[in-house]
Parts: sequence; structure tokens; C-alpha cells
Amino acid sequence: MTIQNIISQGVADAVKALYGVDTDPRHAIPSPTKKEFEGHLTVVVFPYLKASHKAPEQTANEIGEWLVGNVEAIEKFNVIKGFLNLSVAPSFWRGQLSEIAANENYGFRQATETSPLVMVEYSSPNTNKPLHLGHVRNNLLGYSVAEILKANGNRVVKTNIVNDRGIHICKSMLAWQKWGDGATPESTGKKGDHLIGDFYVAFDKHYKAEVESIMAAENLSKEEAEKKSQLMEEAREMLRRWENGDEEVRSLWKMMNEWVYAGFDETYRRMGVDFDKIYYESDTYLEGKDLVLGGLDKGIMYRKEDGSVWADLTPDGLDHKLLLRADGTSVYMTQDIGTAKLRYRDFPIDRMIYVVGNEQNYHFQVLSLLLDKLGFKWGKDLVHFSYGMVELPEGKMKSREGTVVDADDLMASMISDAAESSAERFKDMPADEAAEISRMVGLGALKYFLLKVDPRKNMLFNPKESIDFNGNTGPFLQYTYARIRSVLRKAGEIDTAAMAQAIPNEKETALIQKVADFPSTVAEAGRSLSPALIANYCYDLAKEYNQFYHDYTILREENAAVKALRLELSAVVARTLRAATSLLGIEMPERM
RNA sequence: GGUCUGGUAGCUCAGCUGGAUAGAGCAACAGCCUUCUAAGCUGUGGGUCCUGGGUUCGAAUCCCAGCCGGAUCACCA
Repeated sequence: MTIQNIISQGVADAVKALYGVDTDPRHAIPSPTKKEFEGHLTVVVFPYLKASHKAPEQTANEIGEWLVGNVEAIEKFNVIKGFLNLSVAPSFWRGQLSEIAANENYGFRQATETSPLVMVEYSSPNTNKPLHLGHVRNNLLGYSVAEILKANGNRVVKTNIVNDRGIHICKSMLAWQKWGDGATPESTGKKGDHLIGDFYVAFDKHYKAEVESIMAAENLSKEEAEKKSQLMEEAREMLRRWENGDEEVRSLWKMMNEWVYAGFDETYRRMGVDFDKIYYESDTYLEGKDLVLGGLDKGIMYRKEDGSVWADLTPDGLDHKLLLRADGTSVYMTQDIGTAKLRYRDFPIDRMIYVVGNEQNYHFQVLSLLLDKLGFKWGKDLVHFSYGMVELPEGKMKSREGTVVDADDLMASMISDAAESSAERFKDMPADEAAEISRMVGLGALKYFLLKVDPRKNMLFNPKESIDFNGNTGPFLQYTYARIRSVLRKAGEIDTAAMAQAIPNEKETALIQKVADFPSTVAEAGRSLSPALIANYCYDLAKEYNQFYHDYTILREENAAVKALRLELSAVVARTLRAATSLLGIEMPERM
């Protein structure tokens, strides 16, 4: 039982005993007492004035008296206006510490066979260009949300839908045929995804040049010139051949996609994210058709005179939505319906979470309605985990203007920055260990930077100012962890028996209280799908520990009981920090 | 224009299921390493919580209106 529960129940009991009124204990959940007041937890008594028919101060005093008399954990209280500040007995906190220390999986709930099955879709790259900063935010959010759901006792399937077909890949393919000179990742020494990205850019360059020359030669508008583009026509022709299963096109497509996947795999590995199941749009894009046609029979969809198929969503406050073109081909929405069908066939999903940028809010609103109408039980409640974009100081990233921040480059520069700023302190360390720590620290800084902010909001990334390693950052958490580990290495075995005699002081109880908040933080992060909540918790915990570390000695403490308590407390903080940061995909070095 | 979403310190952001005097980090300034890791700790300055109404004992938080920014409203994905 948590102290919050003890208190809220106690308050309900007090109100019943004192004023004869039944109240719901959940209405009296105490909040942490503000630093400037004495006490650990605070109950606001204004809601009980109707029951007490007394002034706030008097009501608070009466409830306080009752709690001290009847609830063992409550030692004393003070009242300021309607705020009842409760002090919890040090012995209770010491007991909490022992309990927490004994629980290996503290804060995490294990999944069982009957736990809800949640599928989290994230990343979802196109195969015509390498991953960029926007994908990094997506990947880290998706990975973290999946880990948080696991920690809350859900069974989780992480999935990725790769957009491996369509006109954009054909553009890269065409450019490679025309100007590639047989280049391969091996012959150029380039990662496959970057190589393909270069050809995509090359296509765009030639296309633009072509359009401009048509405009000049025939005095046409840009739009008219684009229609006459020979290059674009060739790309479209290539797509038609692909759809017809043309062997030459298919084998080229296969080869080039393989290059890209090898590149993606490396990026994912470096980033530390993974997937349980990968879907490819080339496998799913036809699957939605049957469902849509089935919906036609059931009257969910309707067919226009030209043969196109639509859903009327005006009763739901939305518009009419096209699902099949007049020529019978699929659109994006149809593909997503098809993907849903395959997924549901593969896994009995209870809940589906799509980690996709907020520019697709409308799409997912529609998808939810359609899946629900088509009979997917999770359709209505599907979650579009909608996140904001990462902006640069000059605005959105634009590939045309070369302002796209590449994922591989970014990670590499974070790691080299970390290596540089730790060169001095690593000088007596083997090179491979120093490199490993630099990797953890550089990526830790990047991950924390992207995950600590509210996912819904657009965020700013300034490439000119490198991401900080000081203050509210990932390395701050890692440093705190490494520092504790260093103390524990020197301490050896902790004398837990001696700890029973210790009475934790104010700073120590504050720290225990912070650690005791971890499970409810994990639970809340699971409810609200919020890595940011975990990040903020980590920062608060580390900050609290560093103050404690600064103010008190541990190894030199002469009182054996106090020393044991401080060591145990340090051990528990380190473990909680590691557990919490693991939910963000951040690794903790043993030294740094 | 319709819908969705955001606006908090010079900058980047917390806080938003209503509670006390609105918090961090960065940047600036002033301190703290013969002591367990100074990527740390302590202090100073810095606020019309976009504006105006409303609800309430109490509003940065909820409601309404407005202003400003972003997204979206494709037979693109």
C-alpha cells in the first residue's frame, strides 16, 4: 500500500468519523508538500467544509488530529489555511526503502498471457531516402511508448510499415538506370539508403531542369510544362510496369530496396530501436480492396457512376472519402485498411497505436471510423499517437534546400561531441571503453533532448548549437548514475541489518519519497502514453540525489546504521534511474 | 473559410485530471574541488502565464470570445 493510498483512505475515514459523511477516498489524493513548508504530503480540505460546517483551518486541524491518532504512518501535521501538511514517520520511510530494495522489478508490472495485446506502429519510412531527424523523434517516441506499455504489464508488438512501393521509389530507380553507372553500396562505399537518396535527389534535379527548359522553349506555365515532362512520364511508366509484375523492373526494385534495408538496419541498430514484425506496403496495398468491396455490399460504401468507391462520413461530421479510384486502384487509406486486415490476422490485437506525425490527424480520424464500420473491434479506439514536427531555426526541414538533418550524421556528431568533451577525463581509459561511453553519452543526450518535451508540440532543434551535456540533459542522468556506481563499487557489501537502526533525515526521506513515486509515474506514463513524464521524473530524482550527495558523506559516515541506509538509498536510486531511463532507450554507463 | 492544435522568463521547455508565493535548464553574474566523480552543488537578477470576459472559496490549468503561429481539409503517400 502506498502512502498516498493510506492517506486518502485515512482522510475518508476521518471525515466519516468526525462528521458522519461518506466520501470517496479518491477525492483526497494527497500531493507532495511544497518545499517551503514542513511535511511530506498535503491534503486540501476545502472539499470537506460542507461536511464539517466549520472554517478551513479548524477542519484541517480536526482531520490532522484524527490522522495522527489513528494512522500509524502519520507522525505530525501542520495547517496553513485550508492546506493540511502531513509528516510521515521516518520509520515508515525506512520501511519503504527496504521494501523497494527487495523488489527486483520495482515499478514494473509483468505481462501475463491474458494481458492486453497492444500493437505499436512506428518509424514507417519510405525507401527512397535515408532517415532524418523527424524519423528520429518518431522512432524514439515509438520505442519508448512500447517500453512504457510493457512496463505497465501489456503484451506489446512493435511493428513497422515500410512504404516500399510507389512513384517515389521509381524515381530513384530511374535515376540510377540513367546516371548511376552501375553504382552499388560496395562500389561507392556508401550506405545503401544514402546512395538511393542521392539518386532521388538526382531525379529531382534533372526533372526541374527539364521542366524549366520546356517552360522556356514553349513559353508554358510551370504546371503545363510538368505535364509534358518526359522524365516523369518514364517514372510513371516504370510504376505501371512494376504493378504489372515486369521482371526487369521488379528485380531492380528488389535489389535497390535491399540496399536501403541494409542501411536502415544499421541506423536502427545504432539508435537502439527494434521491431517484432515488419510489414511492407507492397504486400498490403492490394489487401484493402476486398474489405472496401465488402463494405459496398453492406452499404457502408457507395459507388459513383464513374466506378469509384466512396464512404460517406458526413453523419460523423467529416466529408466523403475516396477509397478506390475509378480504375479500381487503391489509395493511401485503402492500404491502411489492408494493413489493418493483415495485422489482425497475424495478431489478436486489443489495441492499436500508430505513432505518426500530426500532419496526418485527419487521416487517422477517418481510418478509425472506417475500421470501426468494417468491424475491427479496436478500430474505434485506435490511438493516433500524434507528435509535432522538429523545426529548425529557419523553419521546416526541406530536402530541396538541403536543410534536412540526417539521422546517421546527427548520431555520429553527437557521439563525437561526447568524445571530445570527455577526452580529458577518459585519458587513462582504454580506447574502446572510452568510445563505448561516448556512444552512450552522445546518444543519451540526443534521446533525452527529443523525449523530454511534450510529444504533441512542435520542437526546435538548432544544429549550430550542439545539444547540451550539462543541466537538464541525458548526460546529467548518466553522470548521476555513474557517480553512484562508483560509490557502490568502493563500498562493497551493504550491511542491511544495520539499516534497521537508522532514522532517515529530511533529505533522505525526501529522496525515498521520490523513489516511492516511481510506480505511479510509470502507471501515469502508461495511461497518458508520455515518455516526457518519465524524463521529468528522472531529472527530479537525479537532481534530488545530487543535492543529497553534495550535502552528506556516504563512505566516510561513521555511524554504521546511517552509512548502510545511505548506501541502500544510493543503490535504489541508481537502479530506479536505470529502470526509468531504459523506458526512454537511454543506456547508463558504469563510469564516465 | 471549416476542423484540429499550440501561445508560460532573453532562449529551450516543465507545470494544465482547478489549490499555497508559477518552476527547471541554457545564457549573464557571484561563490564551492588537499574530502565518496565539479557532466556536480549553492546563490543573484529575470514573468501582463497572448488578450478580454465567465464559472469557483480558489484559474497558467475549466468554459466562451478574440488575436497570433502551426497542421489539415488530394482520384499524393
